[in-house]
Amino acid sequence: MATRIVEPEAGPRSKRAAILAAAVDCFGETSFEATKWSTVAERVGIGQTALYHYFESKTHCLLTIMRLELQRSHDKFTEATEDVTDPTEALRAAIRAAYDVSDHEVLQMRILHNHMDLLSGPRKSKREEAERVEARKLVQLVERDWMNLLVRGMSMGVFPLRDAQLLGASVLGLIVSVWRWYRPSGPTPLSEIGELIEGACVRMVAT
Amino acid sequence: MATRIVEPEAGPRSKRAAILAAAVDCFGETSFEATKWSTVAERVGIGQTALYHYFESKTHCLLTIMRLELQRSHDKFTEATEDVTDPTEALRAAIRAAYDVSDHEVLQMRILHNHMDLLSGPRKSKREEAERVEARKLVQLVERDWMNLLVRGMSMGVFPLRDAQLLGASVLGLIVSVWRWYRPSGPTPLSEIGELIEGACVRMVAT
DNA sequence: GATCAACCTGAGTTCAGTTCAATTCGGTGA
DNA sequence: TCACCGAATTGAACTGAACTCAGGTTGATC
Repeated sequence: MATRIVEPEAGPRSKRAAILAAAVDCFGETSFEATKWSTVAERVGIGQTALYHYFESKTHCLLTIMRLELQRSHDKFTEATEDVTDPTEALRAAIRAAYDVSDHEVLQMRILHNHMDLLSGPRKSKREEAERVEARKLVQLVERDWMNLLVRGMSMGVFPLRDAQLLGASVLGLIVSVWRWYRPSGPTPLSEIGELIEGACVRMVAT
Repeated sequence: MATRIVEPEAGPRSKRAAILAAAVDCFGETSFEATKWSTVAERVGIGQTALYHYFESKTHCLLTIMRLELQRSHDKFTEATEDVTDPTEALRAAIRAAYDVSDHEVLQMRILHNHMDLLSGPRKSKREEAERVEARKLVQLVERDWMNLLVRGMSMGVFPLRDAQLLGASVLGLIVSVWRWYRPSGPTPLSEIGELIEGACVRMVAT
């Protein structure tokens, strides 16, 4: 059932990847609304209209970036937790994985969480809507990832019983809230932030 | 120093308040980007161009809504905590106050937190920039509100010593993360959400 | 070296946001 | 009572960034 969108296979002279990378830089640093679509084209070294060979619209590109980031987040969660049986350790591993990211991925996170509201309403065009629907599915997947982790801990008696859905959403909300203000150039290194959040989440869930 | 922007005094036939109310409804339900500025005008019952008598631009209106909401949040925090000496009780009171809001205020929260990124970059026009600067000040004020609460608890020995700035930002992030997904029509009543978050924050801070 | 699809372009269209010049409204003071 | 003034409003025109279209290149494959 959970069918991934097939990434258009890269013809050897495809600039899709380059466009996505440039768009992440622009949208992440300047904001989606404020960056001109034509600026992205310039950076890649093609005319504005060539963009429409790869993406149906500026928004379609944004939605693609968001979906890819969600896919990455989900995969990383799975990878980090699959071999960890102890729930508290799994929680810690998941959080450490969440903050083990490159600068480029930080931008993707920022873009994703600054435009979550895009995922609620339907889109007019086909391909945009496809990306949106897929992204929404992934959001729910990620939410379930965290909830399941809590449910497991609760049923094993390691975590006190609480509304796992609500608590999961809270943990997730706490973790991703960092991406709204964190800047790699800022005073606090990400590792330090991660450690504080890790502690906070464990107290929140396991106390 | 902290000089509030003087609200343009309402001439008796001013439609400013009506425009703000309509804009909150539109921006909150349909999203800022997707609602046409002219739709707001329609709702109020005036021509599109009349809007420019009150606001310099669509964005200027948005920034005003955001500033007003921030002002409200700060005032409410102060009011809820000023008479409470016990830090844990003050924390609880602040959180309860944060979730003691009308449906209209829920929309304002949603709008505010969906467009926080607007506050980082400077604006081109004067009045927009004034609102932006004022809003940023208020953001820092609110952040300091929470941080000070934690600092007080820590120095009184009630809360374990931790990075109060980071922890404050986290608490705040957790609390406001709710506004991204909460809908008054949803299955979980706000009171229940508030209670869970209240517990979570106390564990996070006081354990 | 013909063919075909992927890739690209310049010129032109659209549309929401915005500007402008001109007009109406309603309270105030002579 | 009426002239006046600023607040409030308007229709018509402008702007600029997203997007469309009709066609042109490129280069891998046969």
